[in-house]
Amino acid sequence: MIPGFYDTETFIPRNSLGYLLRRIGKMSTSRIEAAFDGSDITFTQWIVLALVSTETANTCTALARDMDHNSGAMTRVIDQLEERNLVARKREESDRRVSTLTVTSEGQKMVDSLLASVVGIWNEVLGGLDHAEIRQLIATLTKLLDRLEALEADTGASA
Amino acid sequence: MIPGFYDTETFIPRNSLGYLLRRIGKMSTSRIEAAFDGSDITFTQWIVLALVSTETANTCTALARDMDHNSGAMTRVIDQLEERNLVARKREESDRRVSTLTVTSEGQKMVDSLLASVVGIWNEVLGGLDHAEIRQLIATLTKLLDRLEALEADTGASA
DNA sequence: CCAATATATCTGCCTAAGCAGAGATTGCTT
DNA sequence: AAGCAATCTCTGCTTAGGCAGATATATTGG
Repeated sequence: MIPGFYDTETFIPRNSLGYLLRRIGKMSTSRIEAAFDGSDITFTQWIVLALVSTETANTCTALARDMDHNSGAMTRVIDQLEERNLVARKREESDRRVSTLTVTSEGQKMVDSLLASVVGIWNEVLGGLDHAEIRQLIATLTKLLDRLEALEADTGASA
Repeated sequence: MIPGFYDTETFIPRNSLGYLLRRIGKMSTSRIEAAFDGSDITFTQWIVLALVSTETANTCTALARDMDHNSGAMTRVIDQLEERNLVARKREESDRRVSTLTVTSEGQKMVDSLLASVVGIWNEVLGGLDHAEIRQLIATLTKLLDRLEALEADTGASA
């Protein structure tokens, strides 16, 4: 057993990685949500729209996976976007279980119009770090995410 | 205007810091929640317990602030912990608006018994990174959090 | 001292998201 | 071909958390 980074004697919740991730995530999200206040859609809806428009994900299941969002809840997010004519569903011929999503031109406008806010907020938040540091941060977090996805795939194996 | 890290032309949601933070946070949280499955309390309740027991925060307001949690919701978390005799409220003499919290011995046992799970999961997740890298990550995230707290204090000033 | 303001906690209300299970379709094995 | 398991989407239910306002207490300014 390789010694881990933390041990039960010295672990301090307040300084832990989990604490930092939680707070940074919540604080930055709530900043963005505040910026979305005037708009007609929520931040969550915008993310879905953005992922579909960049062809990162184009089905309910793929979106739920990519966003770690419950698939039932995702159905409803898509419902709302469809009602407002921002995305379109199309039942797939080759596999009729699947509904493929595309953004409408109106949806694309929505993505574009709010992108500047999102980018602006992140730049503001990241203002205290130099670019090399940010790149390093992103690289490390990417590694961490890969690791988590690998552990997920194993469904509970140990290191 | 200093150029920011991101710009609207090159910003790719899927590779962005927000996306990474969101997914890592959700995935690691859900791992921990799974480990809490057999226990009598939720991860959120445990965090509260842990913060009180380490004297990081000992009032509803302080906990809500430190966890970026709504204060109304926090009242209810404390209610639940009090019902189960894991924390005790005591109305403060010097300022009768305040209820000071302490963990009971039973509460302390609960903190301790689950600490190993939390530490174990983080060590497993962090298994792919070396210790220097983790320290670097924590340092950068700490800077980021400080920045966010400073922006919060300004209530919407720009960089 | 009094009025106005601020702070701490708590409550009711509402929405978003997780869970579990349904129905439809597909693919896999024999 | 047939049955069985897996996959995709959707629905009903439940709960956690955000919001706004209520109450009680404290502080500040005139």
